[in-house]
Amino acid sequence: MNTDVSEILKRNQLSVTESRRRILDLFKNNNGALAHADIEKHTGEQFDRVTIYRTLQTFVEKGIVHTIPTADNSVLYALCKDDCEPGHHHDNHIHFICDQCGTTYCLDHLTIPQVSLPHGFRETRTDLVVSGKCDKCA
Amino acid sequence: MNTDVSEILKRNQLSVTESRRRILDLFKNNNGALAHADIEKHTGEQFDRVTIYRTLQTFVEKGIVHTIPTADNSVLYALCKDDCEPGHHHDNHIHFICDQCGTTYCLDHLTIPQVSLPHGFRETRTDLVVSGKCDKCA
DNA sequence: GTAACTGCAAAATATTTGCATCCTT
DNA sequence: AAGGATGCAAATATTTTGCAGTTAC
Repeated sequence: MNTDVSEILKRNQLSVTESRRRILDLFKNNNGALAHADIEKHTGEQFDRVTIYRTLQTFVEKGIVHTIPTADNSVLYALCKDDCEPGHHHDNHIHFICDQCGTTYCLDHLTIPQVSLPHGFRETRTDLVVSGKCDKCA
Repeated sequence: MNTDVSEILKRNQLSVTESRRRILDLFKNNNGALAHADIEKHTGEQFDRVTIYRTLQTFVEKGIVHTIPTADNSVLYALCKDDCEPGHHHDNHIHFICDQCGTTYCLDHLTIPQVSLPHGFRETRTDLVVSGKCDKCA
């Protein structure tokens, strides 16, 4: 599992450091999204706040994780699917955010329907975020 | 036009003050979304930053404007359609954000397709945000 | 006149940057 | 050994809160 995580880092030309392994592990063991604060908490404040910012930013740049736009404009991160590349994300799945427990689900199996835009508009990215109550909270 | 705006405020049990009229006017004359900074700029720094925060918050609570989740997690606000009520928004239209010029369009005529969620999940709000280049920038 | 709204000051949060030190390769 | 990554300090930026003065009704 750690190997797994290290692989991902190496594949992206990133040196394998503890913070990166730990944070990436978190995402792996969490089929959902994490906020900066979640990461701080789950790593037991082991890493500097700044390190987490920089790690997340690096991961986003490399296409390892992506941000999720939320209705309350908090910043969430989630693991990318395999077909993401640096600078080019393909996370066309739907995100579900539970208003009650705050958990964010990546609904990988649901794909975002094609949107027919007005003439002249070119799409590069589409986000579909559903809010409500999840099965545990409903 | 000002009457128009005042009407909306009265209908929502808000006293008609200059800041509220000016800010609501901005939205009326701008079929797009505005960020906090846009409002500051367009009102010529006439109003305190805090007043703008509070005005926007009030508008959101009353269902006059709604926030738009964006891929870069900046905070955007746009006018609600008529069928919005306090605490219950129905802005099921698609938003388009131009990466180039930064303009946000409310594509009112396009409605968000129904999403069939996993068993037990209940939807209360859905946001569909498309990013790319608008017709002017493409 | 009273309740609601605004502006100012300041606190609380969140994010970014510079730099010296430490770790990975 | 060299380059990159981290931690700390501090600079910025963003948002919230308290309170006194002002305005709308």
